[in-house]
Amino acid sequence: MENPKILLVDDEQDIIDLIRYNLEKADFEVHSASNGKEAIRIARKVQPDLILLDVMMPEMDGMETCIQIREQAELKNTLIAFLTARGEDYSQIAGFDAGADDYITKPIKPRVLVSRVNALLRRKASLTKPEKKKSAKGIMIDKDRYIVVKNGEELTLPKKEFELLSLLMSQPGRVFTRESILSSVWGNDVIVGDRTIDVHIRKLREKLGEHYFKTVKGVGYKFND
Amino acid sequence: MENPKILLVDDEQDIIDLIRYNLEKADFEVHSASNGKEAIRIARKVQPDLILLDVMMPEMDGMETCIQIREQAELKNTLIAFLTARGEDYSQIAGFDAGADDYITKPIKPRVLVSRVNALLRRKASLTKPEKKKSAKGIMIDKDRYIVVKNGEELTLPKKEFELLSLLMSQPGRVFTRESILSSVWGNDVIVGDRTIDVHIRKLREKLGEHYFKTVKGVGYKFND
DNA sequence: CATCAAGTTAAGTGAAAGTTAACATTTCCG
DNA sequence: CGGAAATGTTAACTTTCACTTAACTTGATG
Repeated sequence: MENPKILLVDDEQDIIDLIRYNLEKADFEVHSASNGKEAIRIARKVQPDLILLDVMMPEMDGMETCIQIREQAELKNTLIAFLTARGEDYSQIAGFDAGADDYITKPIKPRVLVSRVNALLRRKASLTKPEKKKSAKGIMIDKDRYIVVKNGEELTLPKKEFELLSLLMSQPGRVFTRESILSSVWGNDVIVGDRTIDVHIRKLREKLGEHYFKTVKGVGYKFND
Repeated sequence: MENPKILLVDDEQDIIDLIRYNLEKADFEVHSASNGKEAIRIARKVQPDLILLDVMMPEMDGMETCIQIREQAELKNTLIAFLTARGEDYSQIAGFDAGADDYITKPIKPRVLVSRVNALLRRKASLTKPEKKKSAKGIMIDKDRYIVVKNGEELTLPKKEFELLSLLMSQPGRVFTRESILSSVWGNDVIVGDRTIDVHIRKLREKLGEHYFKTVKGVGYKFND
């Protein structure tokens, strides 16, 4: 895996600088936000492995932010750790209620921070559960085995086709815009031509059947259910 | 069993001498290291039953060393106990997070140390169960005897090949990414070239048969079931 | 019926995997 | 101890095939 991504949320720039420095030294990819709203936006974009969240923040506090993050399906594998001043033990309890995975007390000791973060990420890795299988209308998709089963017949799709199908089947019936398809399957920074998606859709239609994939002109595609 | 092996890691020679004297008197085979890197090297070599690890060390501290040791598959049966100054209670928490099995507070009292070590080793002995045998499609793998049986024919595979096969067979059909293969078979800190996994896969294919190992381009490998 | 999004096709490209031999390292034995 | 054998890793080269593109066609829609 490339370096683990950490999103750091705190309204004090000093703290951000301190923590960022130490985490970057330990080879993490660090992103930061100074309030809850920004945090959620960035979290959705970069899909961090771990979010370090200050409890005390103006406007939307850490607790509220945590709850909102936990409501994002796409972030359910993200760990959340609270940064709390020692003695605010109420925060800790309420924090776990809000869906936090750990808390780290201030003042931050760099060494402790880094080993704590490492321990958390290790825990996350070992928790990697088998992926759930998605199925609809005679098609089942198994991410662990990287295969698609159509009426009992096993197919092995190439990576991009598999990911595209996964995406569309993640919410059958829902239309995914070309834009959102590009950003989930190809990534935000990759630039590919207009016809690339079409070609992949075509391959899926060839392999699985025309009718599963509905074109919504001017918008995108959806998996028919 | 011959005398239990203990690896002692501390940067202060005095402490090493003291502990070594007492442990040797109690009939243990004692090895020592004065820093984390050396510790890992020796641990891999002598496969100690127990590692006594000082928390406070220059360069790589005990916590970090512990984490790295825990990442070595071959050392997963090794016990790790921290040596910590009384009152550093943060260390204890973080230490268990890092994968420690016990901690012993300084200053060291020889009698306490020896009985603590004995207790730990007793615990270990009772925990070491015979490994389970895995089998699938005419191949059975016996971790205790370190052999692979293919249609009744016994093969002895070299370590890396054996571990790679073990991993893939631990969940037949499931795709393991190159990343996860590297981290379980080689360890997270070892850097080996891109083609190393391929070569080992090739050897397995040669010895066991092409069809058992399926390449999933851009993703990884799986054991075919 | 003009326009433009989407479909189709085949070919080109490049990244990932395969292969091989050589080199390095460790282990094994006489 | 010293040389041989086994193992692990790398480097260099080849092969493969997934992906993208370009160029063209189709067809929906206002």
